[in-house]
Amino acid sequence: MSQSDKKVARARLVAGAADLLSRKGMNGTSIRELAKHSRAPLGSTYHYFPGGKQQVITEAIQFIGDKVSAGLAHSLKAGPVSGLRGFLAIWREEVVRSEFRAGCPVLSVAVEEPAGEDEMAALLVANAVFNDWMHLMAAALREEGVSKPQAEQIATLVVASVEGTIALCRAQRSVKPLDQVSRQLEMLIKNAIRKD
Amino acid sequence: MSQSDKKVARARLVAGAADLLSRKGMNGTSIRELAKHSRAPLGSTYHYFPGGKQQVITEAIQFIGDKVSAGLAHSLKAGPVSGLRGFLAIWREEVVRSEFRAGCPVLSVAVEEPAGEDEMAALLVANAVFNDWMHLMAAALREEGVSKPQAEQIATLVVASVEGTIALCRAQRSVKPLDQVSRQLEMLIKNAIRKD
DNA sequence: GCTAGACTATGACAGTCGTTATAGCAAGGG
DNA sequence: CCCTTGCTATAACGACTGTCATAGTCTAGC
Repeated sequence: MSQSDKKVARARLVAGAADLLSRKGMNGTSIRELAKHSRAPLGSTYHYFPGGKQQVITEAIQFIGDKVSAGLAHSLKAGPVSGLRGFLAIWREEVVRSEFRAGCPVLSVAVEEPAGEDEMAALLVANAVFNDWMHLMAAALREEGVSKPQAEQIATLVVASVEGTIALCRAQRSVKPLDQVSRQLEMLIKNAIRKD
Repeated sequence: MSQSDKKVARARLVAGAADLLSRKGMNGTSIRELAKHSRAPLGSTYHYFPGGKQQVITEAIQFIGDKVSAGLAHSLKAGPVSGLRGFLAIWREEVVRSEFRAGCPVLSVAVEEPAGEDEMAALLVANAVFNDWMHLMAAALREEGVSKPQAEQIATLVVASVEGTIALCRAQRSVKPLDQVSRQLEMLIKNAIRKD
């Protein structure tokens, strides 16, 4: 076993945690199931993550947050509307690929109460991820001449509505909400930019 | 013990389930804790709800759905903007009152995977609740002359973004997102109505 | 080849979970 | 008065949870 295999095993656990999290939420995801799902021994989980469950979850949130941030930043280089489309496309694909079984792992953590100091850590990271996405979008809007308060409000609306829409799609077992919200958000952004 | 007390005990269980659900989600809510929280004996839970956990949860979702629908319908009588404000006020109060510990119980169910046929029932009810809210808002918009597709898109955006914003507020431990989204949604609705 | 250290396999711990069964209680109708 | 009926108290069931300890295996560097 090469050294890279070890890191691969660890990374598989983080990615697997994000996947499980997006489907079953925090309390619904067990370490044993995560190990099985990631084809890793149960003991290895506590070897790689001495902080236990909360560490795995925290890293998984951070992992997905960074991944989506990268994709969002990339599509934002062609402007806010392109960024919105990229952002929506990421989640649309995730929802469709999982047949409406997976949502956003960050949201799934944000809706469960932090029991102790440790679970609070996961919530703080989730908050940081949301803020990261919002700041990326807000900055792109500002570059188009949108005022600071306007840009912040729109960025918040975009992130919040996308998160909510993903949940709606799961309940409805349809991507229709995502497409409807997409239209409205696109119009709203175009309007905000036009009168710069 | 009068007969009304019995019904009160049952109703307290449903309301307690909604409360626990909004804080800890579906998997995080146990029947034992629900009984304790509702000051009811554990045995009574299965007496009143022979369908077990899923029945309690399903009824709790329905209960909160109807309650919010009533409030929404009431404020919608003064127009879509008033309806939006009422809708937001309901959730804003809930978030503040719980010190950012409670969210929307319907959302908390919508983000957890239905394990079997029984948990699917709760998801179906959650979907019905969301649809109910959307239809109420869409109908009010149509009465103001907004076209059907526009009205549906805006109604979806409103429900989705409010759900997402509640989660954002919990993560951020602040009502700022709710206020920001409020401004944007209000402007959007006013714009849609003006050009009727 | 051998030893130090990283990883794995196994099993156990103390809880909690949903759910059920059974025995006991109070009250209302005959 | 009894006795049926609706509710409660208590205990238990098997399965699962997060976590840890220990013994074993494997590999990288000397």
